[in-house]
Amino acid sequence: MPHTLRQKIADLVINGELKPGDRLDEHSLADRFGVSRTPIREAIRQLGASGLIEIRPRRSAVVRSFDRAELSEAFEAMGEIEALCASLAAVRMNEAERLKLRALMAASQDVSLRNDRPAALEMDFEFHGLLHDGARNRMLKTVAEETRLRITPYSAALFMMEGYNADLERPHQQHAAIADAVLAGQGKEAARLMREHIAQALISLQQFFEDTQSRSDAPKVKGEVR
Amino acid sequence: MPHTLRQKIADLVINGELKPGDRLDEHSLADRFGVSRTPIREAIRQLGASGLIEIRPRRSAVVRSFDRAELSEAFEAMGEIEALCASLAAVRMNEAERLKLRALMAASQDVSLRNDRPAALEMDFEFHGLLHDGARNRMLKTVAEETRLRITPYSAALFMMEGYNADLERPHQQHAAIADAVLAGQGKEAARLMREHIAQALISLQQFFEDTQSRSDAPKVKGEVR
DNA sequence: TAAAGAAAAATTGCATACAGTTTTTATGTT
DNA sequence: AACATAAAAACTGTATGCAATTTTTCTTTA
Repeated sequence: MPHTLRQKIADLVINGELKPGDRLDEHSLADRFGVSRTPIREAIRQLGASGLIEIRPRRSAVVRSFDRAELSEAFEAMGEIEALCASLAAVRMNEAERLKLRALMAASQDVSLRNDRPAALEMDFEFHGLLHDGARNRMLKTVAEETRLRITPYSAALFMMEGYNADLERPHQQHAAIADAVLAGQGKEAARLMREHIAQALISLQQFFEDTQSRSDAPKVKGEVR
Repeated sequence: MPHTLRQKIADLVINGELKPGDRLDEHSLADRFGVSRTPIREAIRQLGASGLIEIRPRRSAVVRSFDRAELSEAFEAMGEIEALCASLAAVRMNEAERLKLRALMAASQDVSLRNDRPAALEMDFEFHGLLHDGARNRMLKTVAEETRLRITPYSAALFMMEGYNADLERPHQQHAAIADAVLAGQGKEAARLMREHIAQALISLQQFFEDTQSRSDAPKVKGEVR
């Protein structure tokens, strides 16, 4: 998989080097990746269309930021989309995929006990990816992944911030319950648990931002949550 | 609303001048819109990211085409997304929006009786747009509109082809039933009717393609349905 | 010291040019 | 006439340059 320029720039956002509100300077990016501004601009436009960054005429593109209301709307939408994936996956996943899911849950338990946050983030990604594939619907998979991509900076924060989401146990248990329902072919129940899981994630995130923002010393990092 | 280049090119697809599988020649488009290739390329990349067209390295971009399976997956996904919009709109629309919906349904009945297909296509667009707004969720609205955009060439065909979807009465009646449920605040029922409505649309579309493709004289227009 | 305005620097938007591929047309062979 | 091959044309990918706009810095004034 030869990392495209588009992916390289997206990675800057995904790994947190660029945060919501940060500007994307075409010249710096061009220097950094050893190309001219032309392909950089094309990549930025693509990321703009996928909603990861915001394009403003005549002004630098910035990493997209969500205010409180938008964040809660995004999570509501994502909750429903992921719930749909889960309910379809419960009925449509094949044996190989079910085996993979079981293996992932075992590995994930291990990781959550060791409190390995980067690994947990990775497994969260894989867990949802398995359900996106298991739903056997390419359009739905595209939609689900785009939605996740858009809120990437926020969901990553959720996993990485020590103290919030104090241990990784609860999200892991939620995943485990969802996996059980999926493997048992109980679509309705899987969907219900998924909605709950995503709703919980939003609450943790809101909690986190409330705490970090109310500290008046914090220099109100631009773009965090407006 | 100063039509952007991106919108101008999208319009070529939406109004049917460019069909699925057709190539987008950068030079011709540049000449046509009186600009250089640079902004054309940027617009094409954006449309590629939104999924209306397909970008192939070193080869011309083409209007995206769906095979049978992809089309049915797209409609399944769209059905669920639209159903979600409808069920939320039933609970969240305000009085002004409900009035607009009632007005639209009256106008739509008129149009369907006169068998005015272009107008019916327009009203279909507005009907779903009202529900997207009524759901009070910007992320969901974005997702719903992107999904609709992707299958635009196919849903437009559905409305325009005489003989198929023989009269406009049935889709109008379906819209009316959905609107009634929404206005009565019955989200579950609105969702159910919406799913049915979209499923019907897929069936009509498949019917249409089956008939047009089985005629062996038809030169197998590239990109229609593979 | 703070605010307002002007000058300088930085940055985006777009046209153009050219190298490298792909596509089309022309040519030759069985 | 059909197929394979070669030459020509067309097209995409990217670098570069310049005009227009935005952002930053510097200067002036209250």
